[in-house]
Amino acid sequence: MVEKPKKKEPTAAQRKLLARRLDMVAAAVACFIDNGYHQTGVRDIAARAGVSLGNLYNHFKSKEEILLEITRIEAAELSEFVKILSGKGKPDKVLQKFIREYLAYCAQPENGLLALEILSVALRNPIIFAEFEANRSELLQALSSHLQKIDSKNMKDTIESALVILDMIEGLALRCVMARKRPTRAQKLTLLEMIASAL
Amino acid sequence: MVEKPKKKEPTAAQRKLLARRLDMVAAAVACFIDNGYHQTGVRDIAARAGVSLGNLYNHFKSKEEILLEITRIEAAELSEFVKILSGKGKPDKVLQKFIREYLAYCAQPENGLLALEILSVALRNPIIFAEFEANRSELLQALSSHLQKIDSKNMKDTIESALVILDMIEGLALRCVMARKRPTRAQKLTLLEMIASAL
Amino acid sequence: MVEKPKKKEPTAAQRKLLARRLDMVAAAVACFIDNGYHQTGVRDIAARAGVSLGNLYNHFKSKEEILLEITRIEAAELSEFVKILSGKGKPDKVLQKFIREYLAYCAQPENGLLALEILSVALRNPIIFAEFEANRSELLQALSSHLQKIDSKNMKDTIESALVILDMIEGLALRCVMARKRPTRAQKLTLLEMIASAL
Amino acid sequence: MVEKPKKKEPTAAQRKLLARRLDMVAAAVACFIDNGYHQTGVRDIAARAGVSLGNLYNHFKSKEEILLEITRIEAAELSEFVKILSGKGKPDKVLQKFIREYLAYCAQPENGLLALEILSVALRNPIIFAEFEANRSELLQALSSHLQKIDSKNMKDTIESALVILDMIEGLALRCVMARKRPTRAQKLTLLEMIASAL
DNA sequence: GATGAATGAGGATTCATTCAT
DNA sequence: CATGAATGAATCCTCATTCAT
Repeated sequence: MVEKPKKKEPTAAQRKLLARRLDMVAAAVACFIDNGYHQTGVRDIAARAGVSLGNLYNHFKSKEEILLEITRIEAAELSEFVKILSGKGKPDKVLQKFIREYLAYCAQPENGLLALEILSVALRNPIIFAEFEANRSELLQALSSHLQKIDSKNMKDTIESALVILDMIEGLALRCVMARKRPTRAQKLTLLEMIASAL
Repeated sequence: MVEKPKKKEPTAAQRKLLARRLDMVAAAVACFIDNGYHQTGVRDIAARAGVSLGNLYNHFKSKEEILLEITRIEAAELSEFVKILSGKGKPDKVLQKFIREYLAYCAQPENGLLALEILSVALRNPIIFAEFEANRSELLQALSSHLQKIDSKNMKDTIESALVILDMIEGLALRCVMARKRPTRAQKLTLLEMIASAL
Repeated sequence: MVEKPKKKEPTAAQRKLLARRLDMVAAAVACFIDNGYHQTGVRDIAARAGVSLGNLYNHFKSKEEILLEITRIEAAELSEFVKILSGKGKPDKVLQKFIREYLAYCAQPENGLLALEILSVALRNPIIFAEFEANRSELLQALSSHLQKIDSKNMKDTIESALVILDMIEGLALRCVMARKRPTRAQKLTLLEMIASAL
Repeated sequence: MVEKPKKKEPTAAQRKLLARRLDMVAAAVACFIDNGYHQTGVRDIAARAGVSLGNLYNHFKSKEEILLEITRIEAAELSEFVKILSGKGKPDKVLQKFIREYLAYCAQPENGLLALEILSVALRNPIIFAEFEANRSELLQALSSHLQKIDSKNMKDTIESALVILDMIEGLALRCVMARKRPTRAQKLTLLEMIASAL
């Protein structure tokens, strides 16, 4: 059934399927950002994806599973920041780069708002919570390791410091998202300075 | 409606009314913490308050208004921390006291979880958002002013610094709430140190 | 709160409530007879009862509970036949009366079809099954006791005989219901004769 | 479609097809017994048969048609009992044999439960009803004729008597099926005695 | 003020069936 | 023949809110 010359043809079908699936996920993301997880109905998602309601359930077995998939995608995106932290260069420069880029990422509504939405659901949904936690712990480990490179003496608990630093970045990002603004140069400077001094 | 000769009798009645109202608010708070705003129905609130569904609507004109009232109550509680900041004593000691007490407050589920829930609703509800913002700006101003006392030279933007500090405290509190733990001594020390160094 | 002169007023309200509830049950019965339990939607019931869908759920917490109530009502009707069996008169005359009246009852679609529907659901629903069984065992006991009066010697197991006799009556009734006919005189005679001979 | 020169090759293919068809029917039977006709979805059947959903519709044009096929198969099985009744031997011995074997057959869940399920659907589905009736009338005729051999004088209506006897057998079988038990020796004896006396 | 019955739109999910591949 | 994605009406049930009592 699968002959070599026809190799691409079945891949095309699968591609189409995955594309549809992505359409649905993208639609869900858009809905969740606009209206929040609990305020968006599965009908909204289907409509936004240009797909029939029933078909949504051919691809995902529940609304929750869609959110789970989104959470996994977010996870994949976080690994980019892990890469930044494990990159070469002077540790403090690398840290600054990380802060700037992670802040930029979180301050985008489609990331920050979505993350907040996921967190909000995760608080009462163990399945989502587990995925959410898995995402963050990888980033946390990377940041923590990196902090030790910079200064291993003065830090009693680099994990805890890493957490606080993430709070600082994400806190600023959240405030920007809520204000529907991008972080100003002044905000970034203050953040960088405070983190630098804190270490 | 309130005539002088009848002043006392209606006051007793009014007290009862206010008590009822508080029962309802307390029930709503409990429900929102346990299940989140969107997951709790007005029936749940009425049941938890031991009150009939219809009566709930005699006291509040909508579910949203109940949340609004809760938000106002939270606001009142924040003013206690404003008092701490404007209290006498060495500025850095006062700041430490503020950090410890505000952290303790936010790390209690009935405060931290509730605040997160309110914030989550506020993101899409302008009315709640306005109330929520009003709450925080008072605290923010107080903290910002206090920071200037400590060191007015090195801070380009005390408002922004104050915001970051609040992020740090609330971030730690949120992590504690999510883990259903109280902040450890080590966590508090790290936080205090980092804030101190950051200034 | 409940003064004697006002005794009737609250009863009137309750009466209305019960009447509504009965309306709904009656509508459900009609639907179940016409279309079967699984084929009738809760909307059908509500519409037939002239009631809003939501209100149906103020009176019954699920579709299943409506069926449960119906099953209980059927139970109450069976007790009438228990009365017949424990009535005075020559035992064989009493038995004949029971057979005739129980047959007439089961042969009415609103009883026979409904009973079949209930049985059909009961097969896979333990809750309904329990109620269904409770209903029948009372009748079975009464018939069994009565059979012993007629002839205690020749019957090894009156319970088993009683069961077979009920099968005979209900079997005939079911056939009539399926044919949308009432039992003919000849059918009744054959049944009576066969039961009489069998004892 | 079936040309002579190609007779053998397509027969092998056809055999395979028929086997597939039988798989599907068997799967449907299992589903209907376990969960009832209305509670089983076509997806359940396809899954149980290890067949794709679409393929199910290549073999049967609807869910109803599957049930129809099952009903026809049940019919074929009934003809075995017709054979028993038209077999040689003393009429009353033959009758006893019929009763025992038909009871054994009906008391097996895969027959009794299925028959009840079919009947339940037949009540509201004329197509199924017709097939169901065809099945039974053959058996009924055979039993009725046999009864006349035993005693043609005392029976006014052997058809009616035959029906009652079938009710007795099937009633007992149904009770066994509902109790998930096989008929006991005592139950069989009572049944045989009662039928014998009734004639 | 207090009650809870009444409303009907909306919630997520499943259904039998079709159709392009 | 075989697949399973696609459809959208139908499923049971919950929602915030209103209103007659």
